[in-house]
Amino acid sequence: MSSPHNYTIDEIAAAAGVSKATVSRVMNGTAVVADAKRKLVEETIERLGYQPNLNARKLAGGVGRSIALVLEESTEEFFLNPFWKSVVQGFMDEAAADELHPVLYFHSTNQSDQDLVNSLIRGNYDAVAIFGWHRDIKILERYVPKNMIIVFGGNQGKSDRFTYVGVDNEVGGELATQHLIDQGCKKILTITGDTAIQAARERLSGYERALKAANMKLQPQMILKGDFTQESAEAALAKFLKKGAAFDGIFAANDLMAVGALKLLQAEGFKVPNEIKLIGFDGSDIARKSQPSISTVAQPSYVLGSTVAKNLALALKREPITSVKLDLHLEIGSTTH
Amino acid sequence: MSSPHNYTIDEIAAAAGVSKATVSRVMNGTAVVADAKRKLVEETIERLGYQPNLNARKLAGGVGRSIALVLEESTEEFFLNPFWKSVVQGFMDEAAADELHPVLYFHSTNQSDQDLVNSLIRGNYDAVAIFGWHRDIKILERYVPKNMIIVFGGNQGKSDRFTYVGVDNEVGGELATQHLIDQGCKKILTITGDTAIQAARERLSGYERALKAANMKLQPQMILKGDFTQESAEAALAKFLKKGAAFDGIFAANDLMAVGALKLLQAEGFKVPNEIKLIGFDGSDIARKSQPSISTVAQPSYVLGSTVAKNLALALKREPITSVKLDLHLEIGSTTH
DNA sequence: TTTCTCTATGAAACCGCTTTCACTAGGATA
DNA sequence: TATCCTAGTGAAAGCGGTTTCATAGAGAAA
Repeated sequence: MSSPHNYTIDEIAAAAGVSKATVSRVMNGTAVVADAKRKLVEETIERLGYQPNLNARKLAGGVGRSIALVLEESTEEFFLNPFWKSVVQGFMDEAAADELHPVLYFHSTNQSDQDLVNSLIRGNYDAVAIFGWHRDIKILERYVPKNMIIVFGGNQGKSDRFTYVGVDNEVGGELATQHLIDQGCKKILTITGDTAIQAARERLSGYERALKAANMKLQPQMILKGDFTQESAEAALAKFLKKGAAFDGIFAANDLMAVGALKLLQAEGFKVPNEIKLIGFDGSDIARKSQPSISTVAQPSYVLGSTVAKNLALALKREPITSVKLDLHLEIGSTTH
Repeated sequence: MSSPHNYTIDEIAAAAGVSKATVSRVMNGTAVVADAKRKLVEETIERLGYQPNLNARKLAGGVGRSIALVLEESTEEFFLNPFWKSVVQGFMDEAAADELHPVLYFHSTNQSDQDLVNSLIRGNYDAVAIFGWHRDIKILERYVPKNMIIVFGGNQGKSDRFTYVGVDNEVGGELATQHLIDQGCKKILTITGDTAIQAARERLSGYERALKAANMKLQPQMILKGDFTQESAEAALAKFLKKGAAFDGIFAANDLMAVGALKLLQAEGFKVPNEIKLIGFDGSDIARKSQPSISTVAQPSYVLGSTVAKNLALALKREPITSVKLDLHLEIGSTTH
């Protein structure tokens, strides 16, 4: 009704009978203000429902509390891959706990990097988390203002500008493959993720390392190329099956592809896990809820999200943060024993 | 490497040998600038990779291009309900086409309204779309600055401040119920959504109107209270089944609840659609992919999202916008014939 | 040629906040 | 009592844009 009036700091100052400097100090706690005046100011702010203008605040060099979770992923993929659900929840919960204002930003791969930098980094957000970034990190180092806070979700190469929160994908790949070996598999396939992505390469290395450690020979034709989608896994495996080569174990580089593989195996009449054992990667709901449930290397996806948010919060408080690798663990379902 | 320098409008002006007023005019096209100078300025901007500071721009009264899609929904629900997927995609696609910078903002129902207003409206976004809002619209009218652009997704009561893009839920409810009647149903149940939400009430009205039009009597015990979740539908229906009352048709106020109902019916040994016919509301993937596929009143969810984004884009260009009701249509699956 | 319009442009005010800097007054120190 | 701190405060200078306003100069009208 009454078109809401936006009070300014000057009006608050006038109403409380102090200078705007004092009001600012009270709001930000940046300097000592006499008790009586502090109370008076706080009361005035409360009474008038004053909300400082964020643009003015940031322009003047103050810090805000808005953060963004950037997903380098199409919305299509985002909804398909249950991994994101936990990440987002972890992120949002932690951000709320730290009284930050988080938003989700989709930066699809066909947008330019400049786009990202422009809309996120120049002005709108005080800190951003980036997940799924697999382009050259130098791009960001070049364009991003030095005071900008960025934390990556997922492993990134060394950078002295940015930190990340990730997992040890190679250890994970090894864990998965070793588990198959332990269960008696002799001829183990792997379906890789998009090898443009570092995580995919690392998981593959883990696979190779486990085979080597077990003195099993590494055969190129046992490495099937997927791209983290269910279809890619089905296609790759179908192609392999046509060759009629023998195998008794599959390590899929994520759960979605494991589901694809499982479906195809069942359709083709293979007995899982009796004839073929199968393990995925992510520890997502779809692995757990699949019939039969799929063994998987569980990523602490919720914790991944929340840790990233926590680090942003710390960084905003000017506390130092460092890169972290979270632990992975096996989650044994019905496809490996 | 070279810590990126953020050029200011002054530096650009100096480099081009013009005043900052001219640079501003070139960027915004707000006044005529001589061709030679315009070219020179554009070139300088390009060459130096200048990006205007958004905070300064907005503070000075300029308009930005950042918009937010606010979901009054927990992230949990968000991922569960496939309706959101299409809405978000439509919104993002259209926003990209209009060169806007969209983000997703979750405003869970346990946050205060002030929170929403503060973080979204004071400064950060130039226009926002709000979906799932079912609190008093007056709250927003009171706090939101008058120049703020808001478009609601889903029907809102009359407001001369805000517009919405919705569907005619009552017609939809009528359509669904009428379809059941056409298929020969005599005793039709409905499972309502959370009646705190206007859409739920309207769909219920549609149900009532269809019965009345067919001279069928309206029985209170045939109206089961759900809250749009799958569990709520199962619970409500289970309770009803215990009574042993006869029925031959169910109109669930959304697809998720229809799925819940279907599962329970199948588990209890009812034949769908032979003994019981079932129809949902939303036209979502889960209805389509369900076994058997569920008949539904299709909401144009993608178009809903894109239309809202389009309206925001128009409003940002100072073009007038009005509320819209999009068309609904029946999508007949295997649960009604 | 002289006067009158415009058109293109720059100077300066302003948006609302933070922060530096200078200053006052009261308490501690000598 | 005279001097020195120190805590508390306000005035004013930015932050980087947009927009108003005044003006110079070119072309049209007289």
